[in-house]
Amino acid sequence: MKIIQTPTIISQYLSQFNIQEKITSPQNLSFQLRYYNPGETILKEGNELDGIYFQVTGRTKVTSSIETGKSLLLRFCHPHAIFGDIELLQKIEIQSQVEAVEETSLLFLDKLSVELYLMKDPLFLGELSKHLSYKLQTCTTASRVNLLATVEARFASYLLTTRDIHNHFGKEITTNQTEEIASLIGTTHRHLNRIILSFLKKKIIKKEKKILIVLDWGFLEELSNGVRYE
Amino acid sequence: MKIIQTPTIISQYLSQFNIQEKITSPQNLSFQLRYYNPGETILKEGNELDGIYFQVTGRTKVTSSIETGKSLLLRFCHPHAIFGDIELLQKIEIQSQVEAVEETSLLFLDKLSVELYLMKDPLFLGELSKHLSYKLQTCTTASRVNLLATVEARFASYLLTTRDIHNHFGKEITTNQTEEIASLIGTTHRHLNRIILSFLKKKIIKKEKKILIVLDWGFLEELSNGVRYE
DNA sequence: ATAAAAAAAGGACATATGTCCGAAAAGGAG
DNA sequence: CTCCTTTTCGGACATATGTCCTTTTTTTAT
Repeated sequence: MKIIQTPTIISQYLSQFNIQEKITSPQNLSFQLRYYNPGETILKEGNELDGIYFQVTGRTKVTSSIETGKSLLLRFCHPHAIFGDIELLQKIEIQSQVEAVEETSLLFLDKLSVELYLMKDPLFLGELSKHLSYKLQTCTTASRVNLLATVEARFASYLLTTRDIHNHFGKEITTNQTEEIASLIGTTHRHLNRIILSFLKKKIIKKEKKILIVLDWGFLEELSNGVRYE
Repeated sequence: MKIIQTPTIISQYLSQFNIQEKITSPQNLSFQLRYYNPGETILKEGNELDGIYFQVTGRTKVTSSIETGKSLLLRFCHPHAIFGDIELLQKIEIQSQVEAVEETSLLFLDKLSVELYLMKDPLFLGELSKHLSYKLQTCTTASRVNLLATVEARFASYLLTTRDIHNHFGKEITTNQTEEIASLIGTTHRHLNRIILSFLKKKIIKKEKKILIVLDWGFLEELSNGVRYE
């Protein structure tokens, strides 16, 4: 992680982020820019939170861990996502793991400023409420789906979600991630393998070297029942 | 449902609800009191929302339906709960079914007033954010648990939740609700029966006539992993 | 290139949960 | 009380998913 404090750079990102539509007097606040490489952890579950984060570029992955060390994919996030909101409002430790999947930069504002300014700013509070209600809406859907959807359907959703991420590449997913993918969608390596095998048989995907290539997106759409992880 | 507009009654409920801590100038707004009998539907999934609801007395049940007509228990709510927040913020149709389980009264404020006043009131927005983040926190937990918890664990959670509801009665649950309970915790009647049978064998519950009586709350606590539907 | 080490795949079996349907129990009319 | 109707229960089997472990493939060091 790199921290950048250069005012000119910060203000450029602030305007890119449309900050004036979200916070009443942003010029009174001292933001940082925090830059992360792919794979770097941005927020670590269980730690204390230091402030609020506004994603400006890149893509991030939010997961939630369970005892066994397994983790569960909650969602992928894009620019304009906000992190740390629940924790600051509920005054609790960090609830879910946030990790950069691409090079990602976030604007950061320390906890104290959040309490003293943001939490009294109607403009920001309105913005925050919208974000929270959006997250809540998707979480409710996910909760329902997780309970009724089969692993097959969840894997289809996962593939569809990653489609956009990898589409500059041509929809490739290296299979050595299967272990990780399995845990992300809440199943075991073994079972995911079975699903992959059945997809291969049905010509929904094909495997070249270590790479999975999706052949039939339409079929996945059907299976996924419209659920996405973002 | 009965609508009560009597100012003296309303203001009594408003103060019982601590309205002055949640809204800046409540006296400028015209609230209604809406009263529901047990079993009555307060919000119906898919309908358009007419305004915001603040629960003042009673107990309510929030569920979310899925295609087959099945519904899934999301949570039980108490006084101080707010309904309609997500829908008004996201401008979407009603997302989940809300039903009174006891005699319940709610303060109601029409959509227009919400837009014109509440959504600009920092005090209210702060309050709203807290509520939303709380709901989101519990929903995240639930989502994770739903994916990993067995039906047995979910049923244990259900029993523990209803314990408080029924405790003035002596913790009784009539078995003829099993069909409903099954769908609430996201399983089939048949399977819930099996679980009940195994609980009976383990002396965790006993059955008298058509009534289930819990014998060993401690065991349920263990099974539930601390998850509650409220 | 070859052997040892590491990672991935998949066979065999166990368990959880769902579906279908007939048996058993409860209720009700006469 | 008896027969019929309605509801609940549970058997039998199917499917989804998990666990354990062996086999196969890939990687790495020499």
